[in-house]
Amino acid sequence: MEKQTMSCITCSIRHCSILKNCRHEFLELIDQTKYYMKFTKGHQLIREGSAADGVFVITSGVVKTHVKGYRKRPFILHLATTGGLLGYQRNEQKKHQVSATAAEDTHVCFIENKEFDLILQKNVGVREDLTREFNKELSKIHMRTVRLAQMSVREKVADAVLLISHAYGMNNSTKPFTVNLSREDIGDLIGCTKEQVSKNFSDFKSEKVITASGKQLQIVNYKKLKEIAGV
Amino acid sequence: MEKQTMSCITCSIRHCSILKNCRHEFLELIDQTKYYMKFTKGHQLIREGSAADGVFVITSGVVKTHVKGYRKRPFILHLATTGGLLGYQRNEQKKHQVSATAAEDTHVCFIENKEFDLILQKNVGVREDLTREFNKELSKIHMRTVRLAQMSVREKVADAVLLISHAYGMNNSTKPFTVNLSREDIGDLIGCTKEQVSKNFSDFKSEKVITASGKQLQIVNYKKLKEIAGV
DNA sequence: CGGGTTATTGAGGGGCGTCAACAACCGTGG
DNA sequence: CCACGGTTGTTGACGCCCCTCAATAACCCG
Repeated sequence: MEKQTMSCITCSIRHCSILKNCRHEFLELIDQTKYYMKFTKGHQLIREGSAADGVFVITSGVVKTHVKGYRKRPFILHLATTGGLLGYQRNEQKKHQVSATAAEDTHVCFIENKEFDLILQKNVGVREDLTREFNKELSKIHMRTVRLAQMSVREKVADAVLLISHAYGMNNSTKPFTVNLSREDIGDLIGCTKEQVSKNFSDFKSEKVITASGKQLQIVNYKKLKEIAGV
Repeated sequence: MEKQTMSCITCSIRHCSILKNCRHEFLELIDQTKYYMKFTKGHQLIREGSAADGVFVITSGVVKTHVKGYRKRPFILHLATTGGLLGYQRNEQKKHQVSATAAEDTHVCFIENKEFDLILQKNVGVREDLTREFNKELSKIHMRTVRLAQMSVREKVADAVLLISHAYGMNNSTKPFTVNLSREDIGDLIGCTKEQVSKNFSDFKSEKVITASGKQLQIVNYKKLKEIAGV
């Protein structure tokens, strides 16, 4: 954990983060008080049930947000990435509701509650953006819920591959990319077993939709993959 | 659709609605501008994709919120009830994201955007409550997502029965109550077929957990039902 | 190189979706 | 009042999907 040297004002992700409409003077406040932190993959940023002292803004990397699910089995709710806000979802006792773990090496800025609350109070724009953000997130999780409830495992695996490719910034690129998610992680993303993920990956390979070996994943045929996922 | 005669200030649900922290002067504004409406069961209050002109506060009844899901199959996201807010979830184009249909005869107050936005702007308390509300809703849908993704159909049916009994205000009461939801609706609540709902109801009956005939539903053994649902 | 984790593949069986037949219930009109 | 057609609920047969378990292979780290 170290103080950030770079300024918020010149930060490359400023315009895709929750602070895009933050007034200049408050960005300077954050500059002075924030912590710039690095988490190597596998490290947990947030633990479900712990006290929420502030929020994280992801400047680079991929973070999986997850909860202890049914019969203690983990479930991955979301893959957050550059510009994403973590740790704002809390219960009445100001405890985190959702865990967050770095899926890739990740850089974040940590803003303490005191400053973040002040900004929300004094910046209508940021507040509105946050509400919009909640609205969007609600819609997304709704759609995800429906898909999880209604689709077959094959369809869900295809969906997960698309979700992952999106989180890893491959917009429809057919280039191979490295994913540090185990088959079990992918299963926990859709509520199925690691074996089913493996089997469906094999199927997709023989159908020439993807190639995959080890951590390398490549989507060869987006059109077909989307067809399988019913998108 | 008719003007409300009763005042917001003396409204019985005022303290359990989103307006519990609304300042007096603004309640009077709503009083003058709101519409009091009645919807008989089966009638649709909100249609997914339509323009969002305002919000609804449920004063009595039960409303199912639903979306067109995977391959056009409906999915019921939530059973909203007295005090609930409907229609605030919108996309960038101010279109409703979620449909709402009365599951029972329902009374609502309709507040137009202009007034509701003004209240949000001028009442810190209401704004904070709304954020809290979003937070809570997000948590709830997260938990629901996990359960839908990880549980078996038997478990999900048990869960649905508990969800319904909660929506119908039976807190752990073993009295019979009338539910105007078809078996198919219940299936759409958890993403399974009506036949599976029927079969599991039969199982629960022979296990002496519930009794059900027609629209009448009765939870005989909450403890066992909760065990089945893994709560 | 070896031990531990992770991935792949197969066998087996049960859960659940599909289809179909039938029963029960409903509002309508004779 | 019954008759009736339409909707909804119940139950069973059937077959596939997917979970579980297990064996083997591939990978990764010291």
